[in-house]
Amino acid sequence: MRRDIFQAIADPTRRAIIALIALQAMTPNALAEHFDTTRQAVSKHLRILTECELIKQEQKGREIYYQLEIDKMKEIDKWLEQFRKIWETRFGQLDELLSTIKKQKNEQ
Amino acid sequence: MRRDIFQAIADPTRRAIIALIALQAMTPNALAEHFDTTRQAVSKHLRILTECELIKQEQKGREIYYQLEIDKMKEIDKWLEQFRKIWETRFGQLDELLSTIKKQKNEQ
DNA sequence: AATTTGCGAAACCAATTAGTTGCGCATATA
DNA sequence: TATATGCGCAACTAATTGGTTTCGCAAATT
Repeated sequence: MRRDIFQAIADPTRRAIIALIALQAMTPNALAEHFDTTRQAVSKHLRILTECELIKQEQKGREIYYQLEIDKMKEIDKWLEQFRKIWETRFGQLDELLSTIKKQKNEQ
Repeated sequence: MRRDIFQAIADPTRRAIIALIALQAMTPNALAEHFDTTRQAVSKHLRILTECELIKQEQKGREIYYQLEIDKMKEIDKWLEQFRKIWETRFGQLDELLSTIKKQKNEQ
């Protein structure tokens, strides 16, 4: 079973779950109320998110609060790093080009 | 057909393709050589990447060079923004905590 | 003690996925 | 002109996915 963060965030419902519990820990029932789906379906998403360690649970009585493991989100950021370098370079080039144009304009 | 960047980067082969063509434009055959798969399979991945505008193609004779649309990658970065805020805050809190401890230590 | 509530797990289903093989169409090369 | 090569596309297949329903367990409520 392939299970990594990228596959985890591929599903829009899971991204929404992540966004919700990023703000505060929530129970499966509370989460399900936000979507047009059953608690069981949410529960399955939570299992997937748990498996790739994007969230953790805390039992309180018979309720289970799920909360985001924000550190795990950094792995996406880490992957983006290689591309950020590229787009910053390209932006730098554009910046350079613009300043050249400005310079030429001033010299007219 | 659900087709967005998040679903596009969910597949490890596609992430590898993205990483390769980020450095330089490549043809399907050249890409396929990097993986243990057929050109047709790569071609299907390229179609998916094209559909969500993550890559663009440039025909040169009978060869087609695919290159990354780096700007589209920023959408992932944009989504991460909301979480970056959180982890920077938490880091800030940790930073504050550490300086408090240090302060107390100095006062001993 | 009996009932309700919150939950995960299993069995099942339809839809989607990543991959294959086999075309056909162009552009090169002989 | 005949043949090679590079390519996308369509049909097919096996595996995976997101979802449902049903169940059993444990914690709360009556």
